[in-house]
Amino acid sequence: MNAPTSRPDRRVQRTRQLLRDALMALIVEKGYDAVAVQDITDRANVARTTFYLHFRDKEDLLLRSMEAVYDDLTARMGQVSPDGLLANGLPAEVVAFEHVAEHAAFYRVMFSSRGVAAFIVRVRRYLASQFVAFARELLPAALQTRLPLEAIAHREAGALIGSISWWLEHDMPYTPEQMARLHYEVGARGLLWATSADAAPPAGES
Amino acid sequence: MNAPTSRPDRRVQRTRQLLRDALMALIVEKGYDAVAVQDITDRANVARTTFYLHFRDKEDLLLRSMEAVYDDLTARMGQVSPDGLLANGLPAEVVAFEHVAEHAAFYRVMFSSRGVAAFIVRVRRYLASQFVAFARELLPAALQTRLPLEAIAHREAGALIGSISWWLEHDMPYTPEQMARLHYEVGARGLLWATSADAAPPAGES
DNA sequence: GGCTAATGCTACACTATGTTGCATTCTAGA
DNA sequence: TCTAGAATGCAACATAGTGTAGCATTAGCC
Repeated sequence: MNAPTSRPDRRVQRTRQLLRDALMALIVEKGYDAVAVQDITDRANVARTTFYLHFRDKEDLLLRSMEAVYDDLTARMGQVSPDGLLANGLPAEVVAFEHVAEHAAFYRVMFSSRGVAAFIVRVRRYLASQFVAFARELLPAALQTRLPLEAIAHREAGALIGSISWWLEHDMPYTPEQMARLHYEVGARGLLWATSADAAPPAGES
Repeated sequence: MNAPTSRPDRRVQRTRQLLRDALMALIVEKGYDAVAVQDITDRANVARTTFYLHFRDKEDLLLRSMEAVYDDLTARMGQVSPDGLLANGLPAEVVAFEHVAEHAAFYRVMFSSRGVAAFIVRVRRYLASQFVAFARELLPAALQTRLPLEAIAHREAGALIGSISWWLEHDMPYTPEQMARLHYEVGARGLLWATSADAAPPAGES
């Protein structure tokens, strides 16, 4: 990625990683709001002033911590072919659940009561945009204009977050593949119907 | 409940209402986190010390403000018959969308980036529990044990939140009935399938 | 109209934030 | 290996927000 970008000082990498880890651990324990910068630096065994050499404030640290996770999801999503299916024929949802499984501790916190609304909303918007992108590839133009695609996209994005939240709150009793299959198959029927001829747009009703 | 509890002093009612309104307005403008108690009391034109005569802290005020909204939803849901349909044959979702419409300003904030994760999670759990209650009334026992009912419930609860969020973020372009119909009909197909004989539980896959 | 409770006002202790200056330590590169 | 420079540690400071207390004033209730 950033090959010739001379690597930052080893101390810098270490400090930032310590702060990231400390924030994540503390959010799990106390919730984001209750975490003070002092708590983070105490846990990371770093001077508080050092914190401000790397991050503007607590939220900045959170967002940068998110970026690493977010980049991973984007990279995985890039492997999904235009028809919304993976090479093995499974739906794109598998990618999402696998991604969550590998960052379970992070998502368990962020989707919980002690999480951050901005994060949840951001994930929903991202998933919805992915959904819309797939739909534009797959559906005929006439259907796209007739259907409230965005509304359905946000519905499905919220559904995925709901599935993931339940999964995490119950310590992931199913594999990512099982969750993806359950989630996808419950939803796919309704979506197939929505794209069929007899589906009337909401505006058509009184 | 507290029927003969002599009404609180008129000043008390006025003060609390002013503080509630001020909090809601400020959350819209600055987001919950950025609102200080001083901001609330300034906006409400109330002494800061008076705030602490009525509420423990900012979160306490938020939760009490939520209770009024929550009670309204519960009361509406109580009118839904055991089969999940209203007297006019429309699904329970209509109740939810009408409720949201009447508290649009509140939900628009709470479901946004400037909202509160605890609120979003609480709503999802509530909707999921309602969903499970309906399903237990409707489905044969054998199916209930075979299906991961809770998982599906949280999926649908998240879906409803997604639909509502999109609706609010786009200034409610459809009526509550139209949204309920769209939302319900996209989802109902998948749910009907999930309760049919050929639906295999996730645990049955490898 | 008077009693009482609610409110306004001032002050205080406490905690957290973000910044500065300087000493110390460690890394990277010649 | 040695050193210049950067990263860190440390102490101090100004600022802002929180929650509480005491007392004067005002408004509601009977």
